[in-house]
Amino acid sequence: MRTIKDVAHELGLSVSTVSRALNDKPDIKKETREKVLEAMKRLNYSPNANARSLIQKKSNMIGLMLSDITDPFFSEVALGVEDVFSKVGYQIIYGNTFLDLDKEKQFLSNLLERKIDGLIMKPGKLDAELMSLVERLEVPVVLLRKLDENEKHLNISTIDVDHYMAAYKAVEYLINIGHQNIGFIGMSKDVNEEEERLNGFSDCLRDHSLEHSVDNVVISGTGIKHGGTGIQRLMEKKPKITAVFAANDLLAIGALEWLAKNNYRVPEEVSVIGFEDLEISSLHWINLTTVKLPRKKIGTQSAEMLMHMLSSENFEKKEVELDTQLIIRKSSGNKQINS
Amino acid sequence: MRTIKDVAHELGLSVSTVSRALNDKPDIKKETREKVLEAMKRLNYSPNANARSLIQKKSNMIGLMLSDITDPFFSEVALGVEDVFSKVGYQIIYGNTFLDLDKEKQFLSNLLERKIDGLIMKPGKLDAELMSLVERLEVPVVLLRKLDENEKHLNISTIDVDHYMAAYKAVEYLINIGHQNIGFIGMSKDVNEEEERLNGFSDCLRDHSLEHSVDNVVISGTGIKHGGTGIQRLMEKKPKITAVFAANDLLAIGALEWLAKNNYRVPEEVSVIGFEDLEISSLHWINLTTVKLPRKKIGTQSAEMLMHMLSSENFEKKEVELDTQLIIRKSSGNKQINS
DNA sequence: AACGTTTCCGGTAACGTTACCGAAATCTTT
DNA sequence: AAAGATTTCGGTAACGTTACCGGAAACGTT
Repeated sequence: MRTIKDVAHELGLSVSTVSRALNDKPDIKKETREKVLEAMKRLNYSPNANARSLIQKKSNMIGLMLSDITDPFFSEVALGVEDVFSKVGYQIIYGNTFLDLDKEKQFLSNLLERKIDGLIMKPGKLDAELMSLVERLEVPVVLLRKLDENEKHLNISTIDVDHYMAAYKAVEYLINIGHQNIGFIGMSKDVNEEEERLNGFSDCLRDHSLEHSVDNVVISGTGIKHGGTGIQRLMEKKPKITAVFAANDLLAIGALEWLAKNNYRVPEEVSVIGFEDLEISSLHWINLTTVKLPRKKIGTQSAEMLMHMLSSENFEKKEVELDTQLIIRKSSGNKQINS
Repeated sequence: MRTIKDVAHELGLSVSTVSRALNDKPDIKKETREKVLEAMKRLNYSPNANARSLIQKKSNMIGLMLSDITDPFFSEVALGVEDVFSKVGYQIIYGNTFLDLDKEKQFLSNLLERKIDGLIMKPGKLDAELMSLVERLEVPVVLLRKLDENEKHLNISTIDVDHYMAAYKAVEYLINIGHQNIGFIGMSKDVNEEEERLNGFSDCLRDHSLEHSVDNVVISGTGIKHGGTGIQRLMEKKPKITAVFAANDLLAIGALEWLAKNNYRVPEEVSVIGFEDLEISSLHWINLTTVKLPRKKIGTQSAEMLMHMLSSENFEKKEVELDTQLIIRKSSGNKQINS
């Protein structure tokens, strides 16, 4: 491995001069700079980023903490983040946590040692110990969800969509096309964004004076299979239901599958609506009405926010909300009069 | 940010002693070690990995170069890699290249500056300039595909599945259930693994003395849509076809969609078989017979190979082939006698 | 030709850590 | 209690780079 010293020695120059050439700094003659750059190429010299980080107290690396990169949501976010940062010479250290607190803490303390310049993360709970680690990083942070009321004091920026309003509007759409008995299928009480979606669902029903009780909400679990078990339980509790709002597309697809297998006609007998707009949701067998999330944009915009915080001296925290879009497909339709 | 000096000064010790405590080295009394560790916690000290890397000439970081993290194949590979390396305290720097040579070179030269310890990569072409960058890294490398004949001299390990044999066996299965007119839909001539799959397809037909000409091969493009255009062109050229082997699941799904829209019965009139076994391929509407790839295992095993190379003094390159599995579902069936 | 400016370059220190060597402190043996 | 053996510690150099300061060289002015 060649060092700046080798280059300096090769040309009979000092390391300072070579460093100046390398970093496009002033106080160096044009010709000597060119000579240096040429020698660098010839000697296959490549600067040592670790040494540079050490003295500049800036690593040009950022951390990206997400729960599961195989989740299409996160992989697109990751793509967006990389898209932005690779253009400005930052490297990304990524880690999957599966919302496991220990893994999250482990990853954060690794980042702490690496002296990263910034962090984009989607943790589970904002545990006190976790937040203490985040604070010790002493770098700007972008959180990929909203802050709860008791977290508002934290000095970190956030970016997210308005889950509440998106759900509200989706349910309102169902009501507008005639549905009066609408069910909800969720995966877990512990997920922030699902709670917001459920609140939007509930408030919308209440605002339209429609029946709403524990009977039209089922929390079944995560994944396609639980969409099936979810709607099954829902139909048992409330056979009159004509429309279902699922907390995400996978659940909705599972529900569609169950309905098909049990000879329900969609949307004539039951309308189904999802949340996220996965790529497969537009397949003609599925054709799911759903709420489209700007996944890649969440990635790019969070990266741009972080970039901005990195460059501006005293940044103030921002809380950004991105728009969603209701994509109407064939899994939803007017309530039939004779059903 | 606290340094080792702060800890040393706090206890009236030397930095050497503190370093010894930090790294569990000998030549230190048990009690002083405990005192030091306690002081580190109290002062919120965290070692600086960059400084450590500098003197140890070892960064504890590895590079992961893939084409597109939103591709389920790569995201699972990435998960597997992270799974293995996070357990041993390595960080992963990842980058998407979209098989763009410039992006690949850019990423590699970034890794060069970072002084990574190892690299796992899936590049497009093994361009000479690219390989020169890889060699300059002077670290063990695992390639996520096979080496061509003219690349065999390269001192890098590989891991991949046997695309040729997997395709061969898939086509043989179609032949065994009675099909004699089988078509192939591919996405591009430039993708190594597809070429292998096509060779397996061709050789299998030839070995069974079945008709094989340019007429039963269509190269249409990438993505679900091109599965539709692909099969359409295939049916125009060869209306007698009763089975189709698609180079990947997305193409197969596109083909299924086209068949459904054009009132072909699957598998009664046309059997369809894919390659990869995406999660959605098992949805009951699709139910695609396909070749299952051990995606996560490719990730974990490549990581373990790299780990091994990192620890052993003089590693020899290995070329590993993982098994595939033919998953038979309802998109394929016996050739009907009267068709 | 002497002076002041500007341009360009070199030397030294520093970043935070570990490697290495030598010396102090403690323990063992006689 | 003195000698040696062992344990424990400190000081210094080094990793590869940039920051900073001072001075030499080149230029322009009178």
